[in-house]
Amino acid sequence: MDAAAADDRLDRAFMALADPVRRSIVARLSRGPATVTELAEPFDITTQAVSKHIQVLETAGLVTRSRDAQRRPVHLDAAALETLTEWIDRYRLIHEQRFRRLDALLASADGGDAAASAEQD
Amino acid sequence: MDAAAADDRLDRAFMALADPVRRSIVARLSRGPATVTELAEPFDITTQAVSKHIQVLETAGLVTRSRDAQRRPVHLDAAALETLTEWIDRYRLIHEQRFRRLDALLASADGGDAAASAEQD
DNA sequence: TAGTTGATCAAGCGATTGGTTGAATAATGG
DNA sequence: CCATTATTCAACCAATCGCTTGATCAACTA
Repeated sequence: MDAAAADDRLDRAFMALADPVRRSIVARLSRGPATVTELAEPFDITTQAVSKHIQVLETAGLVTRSRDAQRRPVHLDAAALETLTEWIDRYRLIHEQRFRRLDALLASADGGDAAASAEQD
Repeated sequence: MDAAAADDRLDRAFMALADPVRRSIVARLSRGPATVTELAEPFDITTQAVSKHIQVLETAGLVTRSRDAQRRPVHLDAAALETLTEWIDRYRLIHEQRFRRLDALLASADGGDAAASAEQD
C-alpha cells in the first residue's frame, strides 16, 4: 500500500467515525456481530440509511460482513481501529515529548517562574 | 458538558482529521506552533483555504491560537487528541476482551477444532 | 409456487464541504 | 501617514453527505 492509498484509508476511517450513528454502530458491534435490521432498530431512520452507514464503515475497513441466509451480519475489525489510535498517538507523543524537553531545558537554564510560562507556549 | 455536546465534539474532531491537509497540519504542529502562512507553505492551495482548515481544527478543539503582532500562531492541543484515542480504545478493548472470553470458553468446553472457527465469528 | 423477510439499488433533495476570487481588517515598520 | 504583511470575511461553485421514497434482488418458508 503506497502513501496515497494509506492517506485515503485514514480519510475514510476518520470520516466514518465523524457521525454519531456510525459511532453508535461501532459501539454496538464491539459487543458482537449484528445484522442490518438489528443495527437499525435503535435509530429513527430507515434501514436503507443504516445500510449506507454500514457501507461507509465497510469501505473504511472498519467492519466486514459475512452471510447467514438472507442476513448479512456485520463484524467489527479492531485492527483498523488500532491504525487510527496509532496515527493519533504518534503526533500526540511527539508533542508531549517536545514539552518535556522544553521543561527540562528551562528548568536547567534558570529559575522556576520561567517553567511556569513554558506551559503557555 | 452533556452527552449531546460531547457527541458533537467527537463529530467535529473526527471530521477534522478526515482530511489529509488537516492531518498534515496536525503533524506539523506536533513539532511546535506555527503561523497560518507557515502552515500554508507546503500546500498548493490559498492561505484562505488553510485559514478555513485551521478554523475547522479550532472548532473541533484540536488547536488553539495566540497572538504575536499580525501573526496568529496555532498550537496543538494534545488533550483533545487523547479524547479521541480514548473513545476508539474503549470499544477496541471491549471487542478484544469479548474474543478472549470466547476463546477461553471454547478451549475449556471441548476440543481445539472448535476454537479454530471461533476466529471466524 | 407464492408470499415474506432481509438487504440493496436508484434517483432525488436540502445541507454541508473544500476550494476559489475579491475585498476588508489588523498590526507593523519606514 | 502610508505601504506592507498576516489574516479573515464574503460570496460563490462543484462535489459530496445524510436521508428519503420506491423499486429490485435474494433467500427462506408455509
